[in-house]
Amino acid sequence: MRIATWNVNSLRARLDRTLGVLERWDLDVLAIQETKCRDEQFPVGAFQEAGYEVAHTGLSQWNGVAIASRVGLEDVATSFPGQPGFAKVAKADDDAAASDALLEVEPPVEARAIGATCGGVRVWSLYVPHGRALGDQHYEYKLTWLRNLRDVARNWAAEPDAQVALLGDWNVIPLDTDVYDVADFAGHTHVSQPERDAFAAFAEAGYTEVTREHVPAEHAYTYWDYQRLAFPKNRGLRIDFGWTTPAVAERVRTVTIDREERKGKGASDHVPVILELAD
DNA sequence: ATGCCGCGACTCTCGCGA
Repeated sequence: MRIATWNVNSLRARLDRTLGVLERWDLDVLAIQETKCRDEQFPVGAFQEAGYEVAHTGLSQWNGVAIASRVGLEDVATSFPGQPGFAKVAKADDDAAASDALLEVEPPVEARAIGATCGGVRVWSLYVPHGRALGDQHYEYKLTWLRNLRDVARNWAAEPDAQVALLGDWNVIPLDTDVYDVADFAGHTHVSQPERDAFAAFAEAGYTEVTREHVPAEHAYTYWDYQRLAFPKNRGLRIDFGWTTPAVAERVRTVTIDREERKGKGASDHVPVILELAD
């Protein structure tokens, strides 16, 4: 079985490239992030014509995650238990906005996680919050989001033979060698110790990050910014990963970062990461 | 060539992203 994860940065703008990736890699399952569309805008028909079932959650032009599968798509969950929501909290000196915020009991849960059972594997497509800036409300949201996911993922891994794969855009740079120049990120998100700790905590929950296990090379990037010729200069980041339970990890034969997909007109800023699993 | 940011929308500018 071949499973991949890819942040497409707008599915509608990259539908042809997405269908091309499915065909080129002969994928059984694709976990998609940043579809940037609502459910009713999702091009379901194009996936069906290609032989895939699809599950999607998208609430607005932001976020949006999906799973496409040709090996079954069962027990779809459009969020994980305990997934926190996000809404900017108004400053105390803004009376009108502050009273509005008080009326909002629970901030809305964003479309950043979808799970489905595909060919016996519980697959999650995850788009971890960016964080925006150290100390920002969004940064605290990011840490809570990761902690809550880790807590529930520990339960999913309780059965010794549980087959769970947490795939996606983690928005964390775990190692200094996962970025072209870590000094450029000093004081910014993605490299802070709390973020790195929150990422590494999945190991304590019984998971293995299989993409590094199979692609241990330094500076093996999965993302290059659109700006400042980042790709031609190979100034990238490694932020797309797959944490799996042992029963999945032992099945992984190869992992490939599809660097070619970043080339040419109309590329996403992320590239697919493909996992080949033994039957 | 891999080339100077791209996408979506309450579009003619802004929010968001890493």
